[in-house]
Amino acid sequence: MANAVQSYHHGDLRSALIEAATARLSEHGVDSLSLRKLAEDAGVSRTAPYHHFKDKSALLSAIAAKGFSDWHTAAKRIFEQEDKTPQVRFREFVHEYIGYAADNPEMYELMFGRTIWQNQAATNDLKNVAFPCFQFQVTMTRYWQEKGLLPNNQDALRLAQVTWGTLHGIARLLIDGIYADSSHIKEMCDCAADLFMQKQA
Amino acid sequence: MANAVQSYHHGDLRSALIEAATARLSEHGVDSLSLRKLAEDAGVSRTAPYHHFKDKSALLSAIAAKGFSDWHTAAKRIFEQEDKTPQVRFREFVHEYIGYAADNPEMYELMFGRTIWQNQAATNDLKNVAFPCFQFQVTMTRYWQEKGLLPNNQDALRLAQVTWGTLHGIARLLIDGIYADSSHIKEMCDCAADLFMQKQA
DNA sequence: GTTTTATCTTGACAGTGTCAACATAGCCTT
DNA sequence: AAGGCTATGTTGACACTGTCAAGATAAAAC
Repeated sequence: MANAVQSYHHGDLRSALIEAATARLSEHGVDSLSLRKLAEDAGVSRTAPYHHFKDKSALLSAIAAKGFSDWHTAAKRIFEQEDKTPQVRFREFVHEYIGYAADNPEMYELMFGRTIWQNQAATNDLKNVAFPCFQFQVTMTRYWQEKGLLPNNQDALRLAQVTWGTLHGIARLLIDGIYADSSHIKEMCDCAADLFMQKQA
Repeated sequence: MANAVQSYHHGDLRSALIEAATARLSEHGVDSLSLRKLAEDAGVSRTAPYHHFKDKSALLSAIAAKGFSDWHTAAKRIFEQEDKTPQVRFREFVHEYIGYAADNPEMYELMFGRTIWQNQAATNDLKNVAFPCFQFQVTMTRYWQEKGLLPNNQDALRLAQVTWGTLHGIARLLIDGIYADSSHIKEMCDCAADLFMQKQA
């Protein structure tokens, strides 16, 4: 920092790139995110990033990994509120999931988009953060099944895939602009929650 | 065709471009689809396509429109099988929806991806084909509600959004490579169908 | 037959990711 | 302290991309 002028090296380019990328991501979207611009943001030449990331996809994976770890802790916080009933927590989880996606559309797009997942492009670092996040969905589902909230005659993994799929699908319809009308998000969340918990209704 | 050598004009470049694009789409994916390659496929210069499409997005929209109209007729065919019970047809619809996505991943990605929908980029031609397709989902939902298949205490539009969201979400998880394991597609479809129809279970 | 319009052409520009070859800064060993 | 190794930075180059501008020709309209 202090020796920025003197020192040939940047100091912590890797962090600087991720930081710049995160800023650009939420502002201009994942599509208009170029390595060259990020390098310029960090005050460094075009190819410098390649000494810290194998390629563009690796950089994106690193950002997505941060997103997954953030969401994982958020999900745990919601799930572990012992002062609330499972029903309330479930409904809250649904709202928070869609809310997270709606509030951070570009980050969500990056985390769950094909850019970093397709063609086995996903980094091991990314998988190590994302898979526990997916697994947590199964854990929660099993818990809600035990509490009689979700149907007990279904395999937990299968049911987790479907419930997660529902949230994911609604989130994507909103984010991708297919449903431009985002004024009824809350109603949609409640409808989904009601549908899953209809045995209690 | 016959006068291809003599004639300065291509003849039906618009159709040729769409055809070439559709072929390339299913083979190499939407991401590696460039106007220049398509022009080359059609035996024409790089900028010729601009006399038939405003820009790349307009070409993609035209292809997607074809996909929507194809799917719409497929959906109607499934829905209108009068010799089968509503239950059977509903389950079949779920399987066919995911099946269509799994069999034509790149087309599905194009149809429901942000590429053509974001930033109000969608052509009017596209909207005119896609919106009736969405609307049909609501029509079917209302019918299944009347038949007692789906919960009747929910708004049809809202419920259609959620059921469609579920199918869409599962389809995307599969297509985007987040669930590489596609060997349990059928089980997931059955689980989703069971979940929606659980009142009858 | 002349004019207008649709269609296609080449040239150019500003981008992009990424590789190769080279330079230096900082640490590690002797 | 000297030399060498490695991490980190540099410029140059290549092959792409979408898209605009300006010019040419074919086809249709008058």
